[in-house]
Amino acid sequence: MAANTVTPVLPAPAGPAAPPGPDASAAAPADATPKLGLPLPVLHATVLDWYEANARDLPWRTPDASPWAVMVSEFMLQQTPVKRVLPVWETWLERWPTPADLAAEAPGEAVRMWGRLGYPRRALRLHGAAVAITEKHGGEVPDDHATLLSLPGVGEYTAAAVASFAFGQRHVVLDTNVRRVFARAVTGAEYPAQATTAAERRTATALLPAAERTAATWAVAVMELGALVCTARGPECGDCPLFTSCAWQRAGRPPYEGPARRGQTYEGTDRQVRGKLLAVLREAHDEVPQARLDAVWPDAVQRARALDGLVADGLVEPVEQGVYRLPR
DNA sequence: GAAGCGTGGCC
DNA sequence: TGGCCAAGCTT
Repeated sequence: MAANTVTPVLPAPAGPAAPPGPDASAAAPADATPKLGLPLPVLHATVLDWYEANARDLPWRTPDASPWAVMVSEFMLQQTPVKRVLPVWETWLERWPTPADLAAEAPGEAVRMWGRLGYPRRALRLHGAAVAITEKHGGEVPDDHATLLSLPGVGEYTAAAVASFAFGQRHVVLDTNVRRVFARAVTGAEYPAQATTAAERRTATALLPAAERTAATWAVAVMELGALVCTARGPECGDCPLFTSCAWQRAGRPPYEGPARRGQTYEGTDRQVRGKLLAVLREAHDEVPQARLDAVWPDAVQRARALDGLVADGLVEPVEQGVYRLPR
């Protein structure tokens, strides 16, 4: 299975705290990555071999996964762990195997099927994407980045991911995993900046293999490395194929220094109230009287604000005075 | 560019 | 325990 044609030649292990002096990159061969010090072909082979041996067996990665199946997985995986996505993805594709199947349904059905995955606007956007694909793209998931980007809920990352994973194209796929791997291995920082920077994009572009299919596998392989080994907390550096060349490791794993990363408060927020309101509407299979919604939160002002927000977002539909339902 | 947007698991 | 984090997008 692991057709190892290239034996990675890693640089001699440096001391644990060897500072990457400015001369390190200057002395490196022209095709070596700054600080990482590995020739690109060696870097690629190292990560691709690791991926071949360690990749998870995820259903949207099988050869028979349709572009639509890949797109659904990408929507669901936005800010959501794989483990929680798996069962919903299965039932979703059983019920709506093609974009047209979903497009034929009421948007509220998508919101209901979304269950407790979180960020239910994604369900609405996925439904909207299915409608657009059905009405404007012949029912086929577009295979080019720009068209993908025009779909609701599809941003830079998702467009690149679908083009790469579903169609085998060469794109910079920059998600939180990839950003962290590069921050550590290349830049020597424990965490990337809060927002994606032009420098990160340049790094990712410079490291992308030239060959289309190789680039596509590289993209998913780096993501997988970030998800399984180079994790945000408690990275398993002993299992990392880049251990000896990683800039962060070679610098002695200095702690993160940047501005405090924004925490997500939840308890007592409108977000929590929206979640409780929508849960009632999801579980009811029909219209819901105001009283049932009033029961979920004591603060009437905040409750009304949350409900208004849901209506404004199209997640909830007012039927008549004091009666609500998921959108049809 | 920052803020808002769900939910659950982990250390 | 509770802050932090999880394959982002939109406004």
